[in-house]
Amino acid sequence: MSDLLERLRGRGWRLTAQRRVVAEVLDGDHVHYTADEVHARASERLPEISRATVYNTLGELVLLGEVLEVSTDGRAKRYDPNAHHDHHHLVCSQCGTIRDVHISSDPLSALPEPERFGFEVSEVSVTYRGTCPNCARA
Amino acid sequence: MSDLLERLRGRGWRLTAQRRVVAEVLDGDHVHYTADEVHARASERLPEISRATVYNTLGELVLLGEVLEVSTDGRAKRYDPNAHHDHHHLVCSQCGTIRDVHISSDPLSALPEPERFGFEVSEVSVTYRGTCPNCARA
DNA sequence: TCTTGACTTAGACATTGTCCAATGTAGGAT
DNA sequence: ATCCTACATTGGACAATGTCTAAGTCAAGA
Repeated sequence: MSDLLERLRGRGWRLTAQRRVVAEVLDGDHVHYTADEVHARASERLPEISRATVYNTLGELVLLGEVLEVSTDGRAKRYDPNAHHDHHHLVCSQCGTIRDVHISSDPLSALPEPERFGFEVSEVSVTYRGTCPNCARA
Repeated sequence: MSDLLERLRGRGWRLTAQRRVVAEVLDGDHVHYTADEVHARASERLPEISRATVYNTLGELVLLGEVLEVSTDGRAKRYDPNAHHDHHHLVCSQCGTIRDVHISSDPLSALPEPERFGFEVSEVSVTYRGTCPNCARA
């Protein structure tokens, strides 16, 4: 069993076939799926799983902090299982694909004190947009 | 007439009552409205304006680079008339307030070539999240 | 094994945005 | 000033994404 499922069970999650399948789909890759993509992939293993359950489960995983919700420009939200590592995102403007990337400097230090307007800044996210190799070819 | 309308006319925009009203709504305030909010405000001055026209006009303004589309976490997109100054956003996690901020280094240079995965990167946005002075006091 | 409350389901509904064919009109041409 | 016509607008259907509910199902503790 994956670390993810292990942790969830440790938190008293009732472990159903549906939740297991959703967690397994997420646990796999560096590319992030939309809720419907997760549903499609989950359905391959568990054909009768419903959309509502996928949405519910994703929402719970986000609340538990096991998964990050990444929303880009009015498109469907995507779910990033890599919540425990500090990273940023590279988004294809055309197809919406998202990859995790790691950057070489801390963007927090680029925000001078007078530009903080008294905010207590706790988090920063950097989103790079462009065209992925796939869309560039087309 | 506002600078905005002036520029648009200079670009050969056909100046209709509807477009004028949409531009005026955007130009007037420092709050960033959703498309429906723009529509509601435009309707006060021009009751028969349609939703489609508001969406069309906003889309054109974005394409022309006169207005920025800001999408916040799966909710309706908001339109930011301050498109001519390169800036990023400082968001209060509690009340949702958004401020424009200017940063001191180019985050593009922080993304090494091997982390670009063949993407042609064209744009980068940085979002700082934290607590605004107002919410911190409460 | 039994019970129970949490989980799942199907589908209706909500929100936001897009598309289209029919109609109207801004602004150049006459 | 009036006419043309390409461009703009309209309303409503449609699409994509997400939320909610009532009824049925099941995991797991007693």
